[in-house]
Amino acid sequence: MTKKKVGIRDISERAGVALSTVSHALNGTAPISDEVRNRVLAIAQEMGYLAKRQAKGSIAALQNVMVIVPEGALPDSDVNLVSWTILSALTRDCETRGIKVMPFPITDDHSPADVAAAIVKGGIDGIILINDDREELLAAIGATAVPAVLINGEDPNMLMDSVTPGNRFAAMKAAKWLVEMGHQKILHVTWKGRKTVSRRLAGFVGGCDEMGLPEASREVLVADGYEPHYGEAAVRDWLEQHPDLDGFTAIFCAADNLAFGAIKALHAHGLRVPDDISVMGFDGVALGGLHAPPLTTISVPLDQFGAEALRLLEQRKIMQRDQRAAHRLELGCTIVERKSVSRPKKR
Amino acid sequence: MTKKKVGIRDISERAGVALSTVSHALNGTAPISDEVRNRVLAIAQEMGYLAKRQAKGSIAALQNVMVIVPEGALPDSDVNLVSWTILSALTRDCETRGIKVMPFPITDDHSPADVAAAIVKGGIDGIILINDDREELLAAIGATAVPAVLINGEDPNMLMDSVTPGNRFAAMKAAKWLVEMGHQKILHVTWKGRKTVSRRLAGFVGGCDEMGLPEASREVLVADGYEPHYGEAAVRDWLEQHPDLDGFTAIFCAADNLAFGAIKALHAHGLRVPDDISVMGFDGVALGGLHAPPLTTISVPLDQFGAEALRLLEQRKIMQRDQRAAHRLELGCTIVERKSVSRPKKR
DNA sequence: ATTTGCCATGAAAATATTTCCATTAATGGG
DNA sequence: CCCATTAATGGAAATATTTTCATGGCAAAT
Repeated sequence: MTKKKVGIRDISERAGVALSTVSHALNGTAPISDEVRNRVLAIAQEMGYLAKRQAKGSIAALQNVMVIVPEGALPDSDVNLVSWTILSALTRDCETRGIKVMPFPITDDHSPADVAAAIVKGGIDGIILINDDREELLAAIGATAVPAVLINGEDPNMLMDSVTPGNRFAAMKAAKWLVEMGHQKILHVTWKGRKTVSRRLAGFVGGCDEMGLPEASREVLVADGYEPHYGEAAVRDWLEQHPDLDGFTAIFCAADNLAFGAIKALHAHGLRVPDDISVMGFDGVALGGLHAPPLTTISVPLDQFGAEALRLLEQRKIMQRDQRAAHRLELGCTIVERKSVSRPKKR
Repeated sequence: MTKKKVGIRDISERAGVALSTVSHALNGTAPISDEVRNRVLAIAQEMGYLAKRQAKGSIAALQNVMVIVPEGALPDSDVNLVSWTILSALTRDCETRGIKVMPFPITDDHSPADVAAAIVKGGIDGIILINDDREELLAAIGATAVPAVLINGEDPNMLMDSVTPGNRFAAMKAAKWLVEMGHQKILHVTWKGRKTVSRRLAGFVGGCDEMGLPEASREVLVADGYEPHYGEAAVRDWLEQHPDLDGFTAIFCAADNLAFGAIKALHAHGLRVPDDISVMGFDGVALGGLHAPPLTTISVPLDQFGAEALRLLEQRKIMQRDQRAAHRLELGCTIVERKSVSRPKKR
């Protein structure tokens, strides 16, 4: 732990002004010339003093947070990279801030009431729910009156705060980008079951519409789940119907996992990616860069989710319950260009 | 100004513990019994110490913010209550925090370039954009590299942070609520032009679907604008087609203003609200309570938008630009039951 | 040229907060 | 039953930050 504690004094030295001047500049308690203020502010930010201040603002209102994750997402399972990525960043954040994490891996045979009971019993003062937004569960947790945040899920009743990727806009951006790149017929591979994924579908459709792509030029393929083999199976079946691709030049998958499966199916069919057809993913999970070919995808800032969730939890703790509207935060995603998407070849 | 400055000392006295104990409890720097910590925390929060801490964290990183508002929304115009409400809360927040506000009423003949020029020239360190999300404008502002937040608008490219009502979910909730109340045929009055309003439409449709309301049992009426007289005109026309309401028992308007107009048209047609037909609004503008009948509506926490926007601005100032994903914040809305909606009368 | 007054800054005093022990009480192993 | 250990807390020293007030410079007014 590099715990060099920066203080207002360090800044004053570095900026060549008096201690009090820095204080004045920072708090606006005296007229300070723009020149000096900017210098001080810049240095303060550079030295991380502003961030430290910010951090100190959030006192240890949080002692124990319970993290509820669907069982498959735990580190020892390799299936769900997304949950895993979120979770590991979250635990890191909690550690640095001295917050105790009580994991609660949830299985299908836990009734929401069980969860609620565990919460009340455990001296928990915050709940973070990852990737599980079944309505009864949300209702049960909402009823406990313990501050809670839902990560990567949808709570239509806005009973609690939530943090999700900007699914709709990101998918929209991807669709538009593919069209701009020259793709005229696009297949979207998705699956049913998560509400958040339907937002990606909505974005895809919206983006196509906005670019004037006729309905005949897009197709939505629904896989039976989000694991790679479902994507593989779905695309394999699709290829049987469209052995010559029928003009489709790009596949946009609603998850990296599906994209991996899709590519496998394409390869098995003797097609090259991206030369014969482009494939784009969604999630930006670490593995994508190591894949062959490296996967072009939408990168979701998964590592920021935990921190934002903690912030929301704190805020809610500081404000008394009903003075604060439910917050639903969407984080922007960016396109990561790697090698699995190219302009369509002229035929 | 009641400037009773609460400190850690006041808390210690009130809690009957030592100064240092409070510090330990707050910072987690020593093991403190749950009993004491909770007491301290509760008192700290009650006395507003936590909030003060929080507030101090956000130093005067912001000096001058430019607030860009479409011209019609300025206080001297009485048309757009929503913008006005947001704006007045925002200026109040800025005042208490000693932030200088530079209003920039924007008209149609301002090119985005003009705005950008004004920003660069003015020594502005933050921009708040209210109710105006034209793409060129967003692009121009994004290019200035000055932190900016969009209030009550949509930025599909996520170039900047934004704060909006949870339009989709709120409208969905309203639709479901109306159906649960017994309404079987619902008319939705909206208008085109603002992207955010289409979210309300999407929510309405989604909510109806979820409740199993067949498509024939809902109708969407598009007015030519959001001012009351447009709503009035639209409903008047509609009433000509459906002089006996054809079984419609509720009108859900995408804005309070439209609802006011709708009610006027209904009254003119000799119908009573809510006895003959229920009317629901959206916005929760202050006037609604004084209307005859008092308008049942969806209350948007308009007064919180400004504060959230300022927070986002600060955060962005503290973090260097690209380490932080774009934040899109939706605030939850609540149904305010007044007198313009009732269960449909049996006929 | 002198005065007035204000702006920007710094020195030092006043406050606020954290940190470093010391103390006490409870716990448990021998 | 004693001693070692640890959890909780307080007292006081050490730090950090804010506030008060003095001062030099500079520009406008006299």
